[in-house]
Amino acid sequence: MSGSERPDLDFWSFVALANRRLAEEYGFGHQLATEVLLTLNRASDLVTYDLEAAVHRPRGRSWSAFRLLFVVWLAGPLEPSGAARLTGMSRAAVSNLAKGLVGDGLLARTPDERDGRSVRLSLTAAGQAEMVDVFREHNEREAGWTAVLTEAEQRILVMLLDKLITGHREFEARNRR
Amino acid sequence: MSGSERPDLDFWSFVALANRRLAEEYGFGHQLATEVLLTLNRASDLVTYDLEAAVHRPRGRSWSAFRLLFVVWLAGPLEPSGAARLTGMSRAAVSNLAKGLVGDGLLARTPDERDGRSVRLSLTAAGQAEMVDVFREHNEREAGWTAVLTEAEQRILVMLLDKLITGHREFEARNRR
DNA sequence: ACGAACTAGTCAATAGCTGAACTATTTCCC
DNA sequence: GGGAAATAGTTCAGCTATTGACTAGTTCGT
Repeated sequence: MSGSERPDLDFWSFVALANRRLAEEYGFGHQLATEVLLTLNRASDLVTYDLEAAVHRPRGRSWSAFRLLFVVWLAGPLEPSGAARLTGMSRAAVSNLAKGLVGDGLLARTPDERDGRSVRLSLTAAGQAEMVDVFREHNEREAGWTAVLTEAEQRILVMLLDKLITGHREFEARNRR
Repeated sequence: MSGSERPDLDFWSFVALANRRLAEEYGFGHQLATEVLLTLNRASDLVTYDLEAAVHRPRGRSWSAFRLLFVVWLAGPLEPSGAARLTGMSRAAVSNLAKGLVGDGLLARTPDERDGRSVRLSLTAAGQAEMVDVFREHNEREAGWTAVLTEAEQRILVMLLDKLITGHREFEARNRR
């Protein structure tokens, strides 16, 4: 039975199969954890891929470039290290991306007056205009994704994900001392 | 006020700030959708990065390589295209990864008897042993992440993410006709 | 049974990310 | 005040994954 064909396996039946085999054949103890994280990653990948392919690639922009522009747009002039923190990218990635976006005239890099090592990233007028424009489309498509959940469900989802992130960070901090 | 410094901004206060500005200054209508998807991506990135850095990189294995081995391990001998579907990667990515893993002796590639174009990927004995071993550690760390949620909360989370994925796929299918 | 259309897998070129080394500035401390 | 340690940002080398073109094999229609 184990070597048989499974031509019609999709993601969900795979999760079910994995659950069963991990528990019954191998005796691993945390199947629900695996299921949660498998599903979490799948959902994130699908949404991200869809938004990038539908909204950003057609305009010649990468997903990462959008994320960087997004935080600079909304969090005002920002140091590269701050942008890296908010987006979750490395400082090197921010530096490389910013180089391209400055070249395209969307981003300005002005030296910090108080700290000669530092630099502030801000949107140019063109960058501001592009973000207002592109985010309209982005936001509509986001709404298309979340529309299958009620508002209450969406709030619960945010709350649970928040708990996952925050709770684990506290756990880490406690164990690192 | 808009050009002032925000040195202590973290992810959560950024989300709050973004929410406020998108609604009040720009009048976008779907802030909750943005919040849901921002949080979803953040959670997925954090978990994935943590598991890769803590469990897989130290053993010289990439996140993608683990994902491929994982589906081949549990879904039995599998065609590359099936593995691509289950992992969400491109067929080319599977092909490239498989090349390396065959070289490392973890994966076997046997030609399909019925279809001369096709190929079956399966774990070698070494690959099987490595998966049992590495998944023990992986699963423990997964459990460390989800432990901050009760079992009921974990089930709700899976259910909501499931609804997000499945509901949207149906929406897409309906609109594509 | 033959050719057209389709499908599976691989290859080549490219883009993007990471970690590590490097430069320039600032802060700390004696 | 002066030198050591710390910090901000950039650059570079290496790696990974993706897209698109290509090859080989299969299926379907006539």
